[in-house]
Amino acid sequence: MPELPEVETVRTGLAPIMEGAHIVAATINRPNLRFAFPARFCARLEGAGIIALRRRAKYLLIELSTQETLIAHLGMSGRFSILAPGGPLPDTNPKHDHVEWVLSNEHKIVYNDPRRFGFMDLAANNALAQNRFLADLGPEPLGNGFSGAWLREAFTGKAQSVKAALLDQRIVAGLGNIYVCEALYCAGIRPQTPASKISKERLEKLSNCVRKIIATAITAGGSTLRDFAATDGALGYFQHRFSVYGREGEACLNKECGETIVRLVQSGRSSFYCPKCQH
DNA sequence: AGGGGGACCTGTGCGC
DNA sequence: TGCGCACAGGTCCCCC
Repeated sequence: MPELPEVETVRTGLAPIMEGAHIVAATINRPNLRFAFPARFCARLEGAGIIALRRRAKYLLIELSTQETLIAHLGMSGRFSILAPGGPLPDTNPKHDHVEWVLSNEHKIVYNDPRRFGFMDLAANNALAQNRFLADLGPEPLGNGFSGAWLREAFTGKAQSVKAALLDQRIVAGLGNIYVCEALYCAGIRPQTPASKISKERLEKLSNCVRKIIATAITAGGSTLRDFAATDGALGYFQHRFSVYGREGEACLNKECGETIVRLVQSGRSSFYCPKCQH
């Protein structure tokens, strides 16, 4: 489910409820998600004040008053819900509720994750950059470090396909399968193209497309979040129209094109592209 | 050392 | 209706 824009949507949904509150009680309903919870996980959270919610790539970062930061990744199917006192319950299956936090403002935060590909960690604030999940991440797509010039440097000598290279979190942090497909359509580049064989001009265009796609998706998530949260408190899902992702066999959206969107499998994952508009 | 493929999980939707 | 299979928005880790 979550790529960078979805995690950002979750962050903006949780922040007004969580920031400034304390964690009164923390519960885990199993010893692990994808990985084991860190030692004394609940004890280290209980009593902590929540200073700020941030995001790095697809990671949600919750800065605590204890000089530690909680690092959370939603994997493929992770969802956070806000339960207001007397409010509606989330539509997620409660048997996959793995983590629960009761806040000082009487709201409850529940983490639900059927596939358990998500994970959580705790790191000292002054060692956050060295955390094993965060240390090797590349630039944020909307940050200053990401540009056509950066892609050129990162792609030099890469025999890998541009699809695989853009999914590499060390090259650009936060893109997933959907937005890579969308960005490559925007840039008119086929996903199979070896990364090193793309011209400077096209890499400039590609970097602009990545920024545009991500920025647009964040805006869409932010605008529909309130409606969704109002009904059941679950954050992170939103309907977003994609140009190629999931559109195999449908018409290319470029009116003058007339071609049909194709799906191919690259290293076990689906890529969608227009064979006429992308080369 | 870079890169491909398997492993980790459950749920859903489809064809037979 | 039931069964088996393919597939799902991610990441780590092993092996070549």
